[in-house]
Amino acid sequence: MEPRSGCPINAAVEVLGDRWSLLVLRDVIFGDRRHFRALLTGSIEGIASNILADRLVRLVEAGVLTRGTAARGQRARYSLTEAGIQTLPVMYALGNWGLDWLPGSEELRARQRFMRDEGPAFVEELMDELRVRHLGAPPKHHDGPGPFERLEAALAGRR
Amino acid sequence: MEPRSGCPINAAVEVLGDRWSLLVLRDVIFGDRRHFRALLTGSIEGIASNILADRLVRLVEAGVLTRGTAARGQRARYSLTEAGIQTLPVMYALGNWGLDWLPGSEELRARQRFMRDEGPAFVEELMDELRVRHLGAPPKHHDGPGPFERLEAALAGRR
DNA sequence: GATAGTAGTTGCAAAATACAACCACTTGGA
DNA sequence: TCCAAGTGGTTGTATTTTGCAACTACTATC
Repeated sequence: MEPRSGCPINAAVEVLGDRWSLLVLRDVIFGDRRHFRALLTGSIEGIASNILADRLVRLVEAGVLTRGTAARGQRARYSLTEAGIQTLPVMYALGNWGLDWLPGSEELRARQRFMRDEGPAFVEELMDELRVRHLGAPPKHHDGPGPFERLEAALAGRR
Repeated sequence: MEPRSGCPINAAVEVLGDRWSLLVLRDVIFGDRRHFRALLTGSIEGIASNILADRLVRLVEAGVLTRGTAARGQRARYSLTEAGIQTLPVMYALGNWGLDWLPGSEELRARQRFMRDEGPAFVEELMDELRVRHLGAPPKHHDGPGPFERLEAALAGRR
């Protein structure tokens, strides 16, 4: 897997630029899916099990996820690394672009719209919360509900 | 090409999430390559001609590029649409991520580093300049050199 | 000790990718 | 006028990646 060039955009494309990697990360981040089955059965796009297994291995190799050690047949728990957490701005930019220029279901567009309305500061807040969940960082005590709760509440309120 | 889901991130991944599309756009945007041969021979990653032809067709179909009408054997000129111009924040986020978390050559990393140092306002300036170049928008008369000139000057100064 | 659930692996067909050669047309110069 | 160089691709073939279904090995629960 030697890189095709030293360009940072190409380097990122080589890791994230395929039809599944970013969707797996999306489900880990926004769906809080940490196990193989949760990612497999929760995938709205319907990822195949061998593709999911392959992507998890690659994302671990690339330093985006870590795999909580588990012997064969045992539940392996996947966590984001700091590099994985910092894919959130990429997803934010990509989602905003999709929102503006491509069709989609209103239900699924609502999350992206909420994020954009809240702005980049909200993305930072989400990243802080991911550091608590995945890296064991000490929680920052804000008043009121956390960013993921606010996001869910907004989505629930739409229905 | 029916979408796999209505999620805006998935929609964007279906258009831009492969190993070549974003690199072609990168060369159009930053290398100002507007013709088939320029994109083919200028590609540092070495894209094959049939892949380039396929990606150009898809990007036009997706509404990211337009193809200046040209009969067979004549020079076709590709231009960015507004949707294409607005992929720049995606590239900015992706490039920053690659800069932080992946190896690369210092020469090619310098452009991304300059962009990041200049910040989001610089990205907006680049997008405005792309609207002049590709959409025929009236130029905004700033004093001094435009954003692409400043970028090139910074890169030349490094050598 | 049977059953359900988890975390994958294996086999095979289909699609995408890579590489090289080739084609049709235009432009510029001797 | 004719030839060479350049442009914008297409075609053929080999390799790689993807997608789907079935299957394995282990654990937890009843």
